Amino acid sequence: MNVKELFEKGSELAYQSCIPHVSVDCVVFGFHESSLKVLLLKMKGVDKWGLPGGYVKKQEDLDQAAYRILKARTGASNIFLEEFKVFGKVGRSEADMAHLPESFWQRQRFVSVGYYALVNYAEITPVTDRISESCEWKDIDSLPELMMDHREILENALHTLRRNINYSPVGLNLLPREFTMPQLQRLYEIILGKPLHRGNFQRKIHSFNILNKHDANPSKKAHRPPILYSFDTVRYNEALQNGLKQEW
Amino acid sequence: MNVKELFEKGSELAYQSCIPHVSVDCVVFGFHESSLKVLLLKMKGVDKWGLPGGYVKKQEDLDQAAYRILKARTGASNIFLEEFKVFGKVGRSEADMAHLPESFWQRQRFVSVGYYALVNYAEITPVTDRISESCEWKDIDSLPELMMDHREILENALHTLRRNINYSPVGLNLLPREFTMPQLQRLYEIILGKPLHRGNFQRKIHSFNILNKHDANPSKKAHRPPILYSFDTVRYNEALQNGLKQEW
DNA sequence: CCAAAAGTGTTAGGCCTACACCCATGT
DNA sequence: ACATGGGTGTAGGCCTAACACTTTTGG
Repeated sequence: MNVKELFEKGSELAYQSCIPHVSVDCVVFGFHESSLKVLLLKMKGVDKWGLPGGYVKKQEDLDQAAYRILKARTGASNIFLEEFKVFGKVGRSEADMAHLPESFWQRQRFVSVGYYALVNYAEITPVTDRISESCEWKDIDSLPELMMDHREILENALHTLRRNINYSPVGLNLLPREFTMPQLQRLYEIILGKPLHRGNFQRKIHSFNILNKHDANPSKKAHRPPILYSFDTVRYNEALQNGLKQEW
Repeated sequence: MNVKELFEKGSELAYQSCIPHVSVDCVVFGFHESSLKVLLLKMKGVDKWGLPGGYVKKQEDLDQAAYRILKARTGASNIFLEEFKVFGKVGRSEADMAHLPESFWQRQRFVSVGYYALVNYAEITPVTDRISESCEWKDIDSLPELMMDHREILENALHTLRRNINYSPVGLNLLPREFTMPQLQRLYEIILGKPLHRGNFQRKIHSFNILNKHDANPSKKAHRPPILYSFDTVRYNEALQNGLKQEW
């Protein structure tokens, strides 16, 4: 099947099963090698990248739709997902679909609901679907050109992530189950965009009583191996209720 | 026209000019006599109250739709308005419309975008439209029964308002142009839900340098009349950029 | 004089920052 | 020895909460 036929097939299916004019876009954050990543798709026939997204089935909650879309793209369920903003300008979605016939589903005006997700980089396998050429992690500092208003959506998500850092389970969802203190600190430094004082950081984290200590890491490097920690999820979530109050 | 005919007329017009499945609901806050108020409508033929809301025209930005809906209900433009959450559960909107024929616009499944507005109570004239019996301010502490999930929407808006108090132009938009220091303090106390220390409050507000002092109020009471203030809008907005940092 | 409003001083505590110094561990 | 990691002590600065005291004004 060529690209147009793929879109046509998608168009037919969507008309049958989805609500028109409403779409969902997901900004999926991951953390790897000391930098923040976002999951992006490259569509066939378009020379730009886009956020994973989709439509809402007629008998499906909006949140469920976001979960379904994410699961299709990552294979993972139990993902942290939160709606953060709606994008509803006239003409925001049609521009990059102008090559398709007017009758196609994709040519509609869409009001898109933006979700941001926090996932464990290592546990995810980016899945390419039929209408996308590739599905990859991209570094937040070197993004390719994005279609439609996806750049704006992404930046809004990042802004929300920063603002919510004391209320979102950032550490729990972006790090592997077992992690080291330097990793955790780097994560916070990257999200906040500034260096943090090591000693004070450790003190603060420990003061929350949300960490379980594990055996040291059997490292291969010429130094002391870092201690492995995991989160005490119960106490972590309790602490988030009041916000991890502090200014960093 | 009876109630059903009114809905029928509205249904026809909406099918012609609006996007299906998408709606807007507005939580309009006002401040009067030391308490926080919300603008509510009582629909004809339904025994519950509802938030002012409406649909999005085919060639209209989502934000524009919210402004238009609010202007119709309040007569005012230049209203502070911000989207805060989307409500998209299956069945959230249909329940209270079950008395209408299935073909009616109102029986659709709607994904509703919630906006909250801050308005100057004195400058607003609540407007009743053809399908509502009345449009009134209701005290936040004694709300009537609300239709659909409007209670949930309202509580979400209130929560957002509290969280954003240091980033929203709360004082500027909820108070009359000239106001007194005790008024301002009461506003903050009500939004935050706790009493504030008078002396410290004044000191803080003054430290921001966002107030213009006016002549004293020609009061009729047996006391010293309070000083009238207005906001220096330029400096107020500058200060909001960084958030009115403090914990209250 | 009284009651409401306005303004200022002061103290104690809490938290954050920054710097410093300690120890542990694997090569 | 050295580089990395883990942990603690402490002083200064800033903000806040709480209390107190003073002054102004209209009736």
